[in-house]
Amino acid sequence: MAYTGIKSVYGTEDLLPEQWGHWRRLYSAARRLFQLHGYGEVRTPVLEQTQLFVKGTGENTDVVQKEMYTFSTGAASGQKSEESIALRPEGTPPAIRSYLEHDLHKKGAFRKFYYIGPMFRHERPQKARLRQFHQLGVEAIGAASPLLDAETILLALDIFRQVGLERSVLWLNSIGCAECRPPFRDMLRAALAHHVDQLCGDCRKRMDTNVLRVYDCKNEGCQAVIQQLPVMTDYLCAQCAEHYRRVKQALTRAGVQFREEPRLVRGLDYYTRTVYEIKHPDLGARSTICGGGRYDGLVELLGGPSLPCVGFAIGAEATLLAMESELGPPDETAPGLDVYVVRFDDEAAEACFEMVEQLRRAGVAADMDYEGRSSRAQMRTANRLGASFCFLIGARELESEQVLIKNMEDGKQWTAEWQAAAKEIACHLQ
RNA sequence: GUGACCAUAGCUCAAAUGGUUAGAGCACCAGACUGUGGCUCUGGGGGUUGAGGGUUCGACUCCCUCUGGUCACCCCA
Repeated sequence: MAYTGIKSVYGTEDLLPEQWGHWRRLYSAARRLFQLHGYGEVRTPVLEQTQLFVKGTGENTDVVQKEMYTFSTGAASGQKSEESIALRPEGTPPAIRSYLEHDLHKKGAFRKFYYIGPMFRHERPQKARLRQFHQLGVEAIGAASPLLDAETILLALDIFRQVGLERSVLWLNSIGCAECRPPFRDMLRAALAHHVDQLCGDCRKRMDTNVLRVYDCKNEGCQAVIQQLPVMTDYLCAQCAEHYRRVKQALTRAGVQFREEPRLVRGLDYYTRTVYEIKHPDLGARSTICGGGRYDGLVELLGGPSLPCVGFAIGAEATLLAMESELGPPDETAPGLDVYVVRFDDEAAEACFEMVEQLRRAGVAADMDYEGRSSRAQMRTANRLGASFCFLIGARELESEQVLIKNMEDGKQWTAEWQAAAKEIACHLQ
């Protein structure tokens, strides 16, 4: 409370060294599994041209209309032409852009990408939703096989299982394609028109902007209407229906439990056919820890050839909350110290410094006191840092050119020759 | 963008319907153990009660404004 200086920006947060436990676990499990499934990492800039998201994410989505951080280069940076730049609100358009910009479709169309990094959306922060948040995502570009949809789903579920989440559940749906969805949408709109008076204001707007989202409304009056409404899966074209059937079949064969949720829709414009969410029951209002699906029109929309595409994004912050709920708080692991070098007398400071360097050169994680604290205090620090050994150095050791070594676990002590001490302990630690 | 709620030590929380010097646990520091950690005991530092104003003899407590934050809505990972 005392701190009145400059604070972190609203909706952003720091991650301190002692808070990394679950993050590390999630990131390393994800990287291992991405690699195991044949996905290669693509790192794209945090900054993109605003147009990329206007076209890719969708001009009439809330993400683009009211949540995107944009600014204009120009006078300030002394450029001749101004361009509008955005902090990326999601990872899919940049990944596709990168794919196209490097002409990867000409080097054999099919590619599997993954990305990990911060995303930005200007909205009011709340649980599991920050203005700077982090996503881990994949994009499989260039194949329409339903088996590929299944692969991404299995991959996401694998990651959650690997990090210890056992209660996550998969919701699955198909929202059709450019052929079968528009007629269905019209039909839905017509059906809703009979019940306008029972709908909330939001839903009346949705009728014009994005009818399918009416399904998502939490208003009770709307829900009563919604339950009577027809459902996309009953009106899929033959190809989409077959595709959906094969996705489900592949999942079932893989032993995956899922919940068919015909009223599951997605907020971004580019989705086609398969859509899915993985939810965690402990999270409350925003329980989705992974959202994904197929977007067969996106590559073309961004100026590339007509290539189908499927992928997902895992929300890191939400997943971390789920992990805390299922696994408890992360271990506050110290940075793994092998040896703490303790100084008995001030005259030994330089010698201690030398020894620390010797240890580090021998590959031993070593540290010492720089605050001029008492030997007792240094020992306490060694203990708190979890050092396996202490090197104790004072006037006597300087005199005899030896080092007193203490095993911090059993308390046993012995002396070693100054020159050999670092190597001796390096062997000990192996 | 809309709404509700919260703000006391580094952390988690106390302080009866307004009443004297705002407390405790943990953490931190030190001593007991003058060249040795953990356990124990003893002591210590640390607060303009988020900021500003108001009501009152008297405000952590009531009222207003501001700031910061939390949760929910819209939307979304």
